[in-house]
Amino acid sequence: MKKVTLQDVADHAAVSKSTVSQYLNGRYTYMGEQTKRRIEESIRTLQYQPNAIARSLKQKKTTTIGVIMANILHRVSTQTSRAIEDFCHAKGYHVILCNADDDSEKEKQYIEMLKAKQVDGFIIYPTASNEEMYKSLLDEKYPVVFLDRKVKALSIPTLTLRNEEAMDWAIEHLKNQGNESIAYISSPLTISPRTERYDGFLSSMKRHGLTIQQDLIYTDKLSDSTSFLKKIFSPGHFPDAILSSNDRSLVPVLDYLKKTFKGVPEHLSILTFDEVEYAEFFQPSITTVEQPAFEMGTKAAELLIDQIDHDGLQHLDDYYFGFQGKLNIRESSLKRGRD
Amino acid sequence: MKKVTLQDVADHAAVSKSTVSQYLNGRYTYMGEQTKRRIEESIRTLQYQPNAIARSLKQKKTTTIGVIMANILHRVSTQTSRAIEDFCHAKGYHVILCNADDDSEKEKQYIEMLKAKQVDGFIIYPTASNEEMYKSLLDEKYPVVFLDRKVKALSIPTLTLRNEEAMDWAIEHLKNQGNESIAYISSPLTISPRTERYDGFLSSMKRHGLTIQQDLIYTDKLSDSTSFLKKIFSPGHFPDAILSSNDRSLVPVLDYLKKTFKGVPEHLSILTFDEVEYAEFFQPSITTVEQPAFEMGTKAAELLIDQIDHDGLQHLDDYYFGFQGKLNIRESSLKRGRD
DNA sequence: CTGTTAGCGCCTTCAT
DNA sequence: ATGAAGGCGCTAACAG
Repeated sequence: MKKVTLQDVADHAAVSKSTVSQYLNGRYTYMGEQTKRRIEESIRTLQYQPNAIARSLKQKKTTTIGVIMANILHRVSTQTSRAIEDFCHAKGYHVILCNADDDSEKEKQYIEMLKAKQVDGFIIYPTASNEEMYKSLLDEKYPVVFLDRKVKALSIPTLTLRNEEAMDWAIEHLKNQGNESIAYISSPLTISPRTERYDGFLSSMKRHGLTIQQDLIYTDKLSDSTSFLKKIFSPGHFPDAILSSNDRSLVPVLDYLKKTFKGVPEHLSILTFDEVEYAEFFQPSITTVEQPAFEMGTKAAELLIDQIDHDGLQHLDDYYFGFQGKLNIRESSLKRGRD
Repeated sequence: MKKVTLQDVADHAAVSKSTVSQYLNGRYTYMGEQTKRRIEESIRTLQYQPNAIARSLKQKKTTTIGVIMANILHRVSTQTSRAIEDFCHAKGYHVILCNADDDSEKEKQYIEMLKAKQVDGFIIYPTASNEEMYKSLLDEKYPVVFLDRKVKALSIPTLTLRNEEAMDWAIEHLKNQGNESIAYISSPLTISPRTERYDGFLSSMKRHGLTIQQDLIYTDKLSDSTSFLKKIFSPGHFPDAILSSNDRSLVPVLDYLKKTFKGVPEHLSILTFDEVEYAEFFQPSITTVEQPAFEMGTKAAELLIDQIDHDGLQHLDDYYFGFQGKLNIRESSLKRGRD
């Protein structure tokens, strides 16, 4: 079962290696019909398969890209990576998927391993603190695309949701449904989507003439959020609505409500960023801000492969690509029997 | 920014390539202290990074494995792949993730591309109809592990949920809760988990003395299931419980119930295979049979890397590894106000 | 202890 | 229209 090589094919077809190579690379132009046939047949009978490693070494191209994601367990990441994979497959590229777990050390390690593997480019969900690494990628002219998070002051194409805009729609919708006091829950404000959403929340509240109540806002580790929830969901505080900044932060909320009220109270609106699976089957169904994950993944892959095929970063007028969120209005945010 | 190579380092340190290579590969044993130092420094100042492609060509090993999954959008697949990735990363292996979409043509294509890329082994969610391909992998002594689905008569390590056992627990539980007539919904019985669950359903019903009602069973395309649901949820038929064979088949059920009854009727039990996210927050929370996805992924990776490190398939007494499901009993299957 | 040499499998001028 | 030769970057005997 030893591997059959170009040489074997050449021998079998009684031609030279280079001729077979020509054939493989479609340089038929001046090739004799019978030679072509003989090679074809030899390849078939020997079950020859080119060795992509050897080819890569010579051509300095692996047709493989590296994707370093925050956490593949998040639904958005999954969808994005699926879209990336689909697009790349269509273009003849392979994808090596890595999980950085929001650990910049791990991220760095991955980038290095992938460089060693000579990937042709990177799609990265950047962690907060690895700027030097990114900069060096840029210096070495590695094609890179950032997803979901912005890293300021680097000319690297970046795709994110237009968080402030989406937040504004969310607030407007909540206001239109008669919600005045709105609680906000988020994980610590470490990465750009979180800060943008939070900032957007504050400014949009102001813009809509709603008063911001500091004691209705939580931006810390979710595992410690119970006392916050207990506080705001006690008589005297009870907000009209609670806005969750992503699908993870929705969990403690639902959990608390379920345990305490055996369901969602009639007079509380819920709205969360990120589409949650089965959102429509909840009682009440949950209003969400959905990211166009497929679009974003596809676009990221497209931008990257463009860069690769054009041999390096081409100048863009704008390195930022904002994507529109979609407000999926469901029961949880509508005026129900509340009035 | 041209790549710096072993040669460059050797020149800079005034030694030969091989000495540097020795150094890199930890063959210090007989190396002079100063030489070592010089090399170290040269590597640092030149920012040398070994080219894994070149190394692979020489060593015929890529420390990369290929994973071909049915569909990365499924939660179980995601978790499994995450576990695989974690394990491999710890062992210094890389993972190329591919989506076959249950399309055996695509699967074949992927296997071929990955072979060309000289991956060291495969983890595959086998589609129904690619036996020749698997057989040839085996012939070529490629390390392979199958996940989730059985392919009969091939000596390939296979990991799946013990479907019949889990089904039996589910039925027993439903019976204990006073359910007599149980409806069953599944996608077409094309792959082993589906057939095993279905067969398990039938035999377990019998074993528990419950009568199987053919008109309460659906095993066809989910998109056409509405009329079935309409039929069984009409007066005269209404089953005590409905059992969904996976997370996908739960969707039309919830959808129908939501639209028709604005929720889950008090007198209907629901139980589904596959853990669904937020299952506990449903009203009522949903009873599920959970697969130990992380365990399975980890074990799959472990078995594969074992094979790789031991240079080929080692003989196993049993190529089948069954995993125990976990019945997450929640409100949807408990006797509630029904009696 | 370190350098020389010979490939790994393929691609690519350059001759013929 | 085809072949010969050199090299991609690294490793692995085998000398010295």
